[in-house]
Amino acid sequence: MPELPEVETIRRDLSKSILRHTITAIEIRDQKTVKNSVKFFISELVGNKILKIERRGKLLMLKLAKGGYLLIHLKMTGQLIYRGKNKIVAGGHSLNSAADSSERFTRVIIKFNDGAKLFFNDLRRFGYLKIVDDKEKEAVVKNSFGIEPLTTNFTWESFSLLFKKRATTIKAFLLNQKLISGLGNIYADEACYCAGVKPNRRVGKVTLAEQKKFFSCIPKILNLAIKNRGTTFYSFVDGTGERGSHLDFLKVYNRAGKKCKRCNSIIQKTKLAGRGTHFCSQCQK
DNA sequence: GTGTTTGTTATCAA
DNA sequence: CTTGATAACAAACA
Repeated sequence: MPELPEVETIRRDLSKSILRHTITAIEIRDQKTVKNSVKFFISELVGNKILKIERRGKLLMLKLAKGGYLLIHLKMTGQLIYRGKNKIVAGGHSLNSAADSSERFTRVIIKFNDGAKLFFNDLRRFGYLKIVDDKEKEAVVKNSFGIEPLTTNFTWESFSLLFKKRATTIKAFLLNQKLISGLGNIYADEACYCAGVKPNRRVGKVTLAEQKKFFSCIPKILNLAIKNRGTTFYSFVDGTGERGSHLDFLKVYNRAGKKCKRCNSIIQKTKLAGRGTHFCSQCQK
């Protein structure tokens, strides 16, 4: 599940490898993955260059030299793996070996003039690539995303406003990209643990002290996960095909039935907002 | 065959 | 009008 830290890890990796390299060819193995017509997609990209890679929430936005952006969303199982000239493996999706040589789930390959390739792999085919013009990119950014954590827009003033007059659960609140962008199922659960708040609590009933905890916990959790190059739980690998190391640092996600690292009580698991939800009933109130 | 995994959106309900 | 809750999608695995 690539969430903000995983997508940011990929953004930083690819920013070191693919910028300003001329694209020479596009191989589309799964048409459904590309949200433009094949003809348009290929003609826009071939001969073009990627100038920089931006990110909003979990969405990557690759700025093209000839104008417009290539938007890439990994959804649940997408991977973006760069391979230089001498490395021919695409990187796979195997649970045990994130970087094995299987190309079974490769959907699109972007080829560069130096022989390097960028593989877009996606087991479940939820992810997509879409070329948009500058205007549409701005519209997507404006309409789809709320406050971006880890930026100067994430202020107490803007964040605390979100808690006003809301009836939903704190879990659904944290997952809502239009309010705060970038948290997914893993980091929403982790944020609740860090703040000491049960995920099923109503947003409107979260105390001011707890709101402040969330305000400090969210950046703290995301920054640590980025430092550890993301959580590889199912299929995430970074821009070079390597696994992230943050899984062992998680306090509640994927720890149902295990002991809480702080108080030793058993981590509980329920379903909330349609998602698996993990918490410690002792540490979270 | 059944239940599980989740990011996002469509759809329906209040 | 707003907001919320839920189903649906996709594919593989235990």
